[in-house]
Amino acid sequence: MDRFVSTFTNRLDAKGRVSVPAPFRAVLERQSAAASIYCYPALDAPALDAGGESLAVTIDGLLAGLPDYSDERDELSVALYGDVQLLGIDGDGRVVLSESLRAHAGLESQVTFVGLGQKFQIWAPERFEERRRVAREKVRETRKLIGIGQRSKISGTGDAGPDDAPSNP
Amino acid sequence: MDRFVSTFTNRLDAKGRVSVPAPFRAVLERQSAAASIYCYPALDAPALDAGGESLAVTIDGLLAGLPDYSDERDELSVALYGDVQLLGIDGDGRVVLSESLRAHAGLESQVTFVGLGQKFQIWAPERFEERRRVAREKVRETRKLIGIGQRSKISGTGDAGPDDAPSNP
DNA sequence: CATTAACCCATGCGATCCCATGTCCACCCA
DNA sequence: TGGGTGGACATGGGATCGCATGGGTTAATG
Repeated sequence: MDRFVSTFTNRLDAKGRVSVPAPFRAVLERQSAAASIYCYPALDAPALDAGGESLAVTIDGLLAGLPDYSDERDELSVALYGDVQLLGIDGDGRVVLSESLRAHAGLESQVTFVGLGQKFQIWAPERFEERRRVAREKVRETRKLIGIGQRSKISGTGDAGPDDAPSNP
Repeated sequence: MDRFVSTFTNRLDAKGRVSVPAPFRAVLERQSAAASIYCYPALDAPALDAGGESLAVTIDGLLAGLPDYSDERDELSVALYGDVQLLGIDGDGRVVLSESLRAHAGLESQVTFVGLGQKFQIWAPERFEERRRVAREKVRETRKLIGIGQRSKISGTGDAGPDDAPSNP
């Protein structure tokens, strides 16, 4: 599939290296032979946004909508491209997260990769857990509006089961 | 007949593997040659929602309506893509259910596949039985209300009467 | 010369593949 | 009609491969 799906938690070693989940790597490689990752601090969350070629293209597309040499375009360019780092994937499928990136996301010994379709995010596991809770709650609220989950009107057993911890699938 | 229908109960082995019912497999294969299952914890039931390519397309469609880089989109993405796991079907028609998925649905030694048309669900047999029992009862109750005229429990004792009470905690 | 980044190798665990067994059902043939 | 036979499917176990991870060695950098 050409989308980033699912979440994976990997270990960040003493050198600042972390393995990119193999399924994500596969997606990246399909986008471009020289698989590398465009990575930048998320604008409004303690996390990192990341993606491959297609993400860069999307950003280009956003900017293309604005007139050349406009203030908006300049600002947006800086906001989107200014902090981007191009991370190279080594022979073992790992990347090095720079100090500044680690700081923004508050990464310690473990990092969680979260698939978001066209891009993915990198979180500290604890922080992501909170984020996930909020996101799920929001979906429960909006679900009726968009009509996914077509839950029968007959309520289930009522128990929602134990909420899973952030870990590898 | 590209629909998931009927229910099947199969065994979950020590490795976390379970055979996908052959009829379901057939539907999946018709949707995409590389038959794999998109699976995620149901939002309000101790069960797993699952489907094939067409389910993924549905998700894409939902997100396509939202602008790039909007908060709504990010939130939905997390809940929809982040929780989804892509299960590969092996040569023998089996999938591996990860620990987190098993936990959410409370799966032990057996799992029940429940066809729901476009998608299907995976339940622990006892829990599904319970859900089905409640469903039947609700229907019966509704019939009574319609047929006899409301036999309300708003009466003084607050007791539900001779009928066995729904075991919903 | 010290420090950091890129490369290579080793290892253990889990996932994936492959084969073997058992069971049920449809079909065939005497 | 009844016994035999083959196929589809579920299931169990062993073998193998890939992936994540840790450590060490060499090449760039200031």
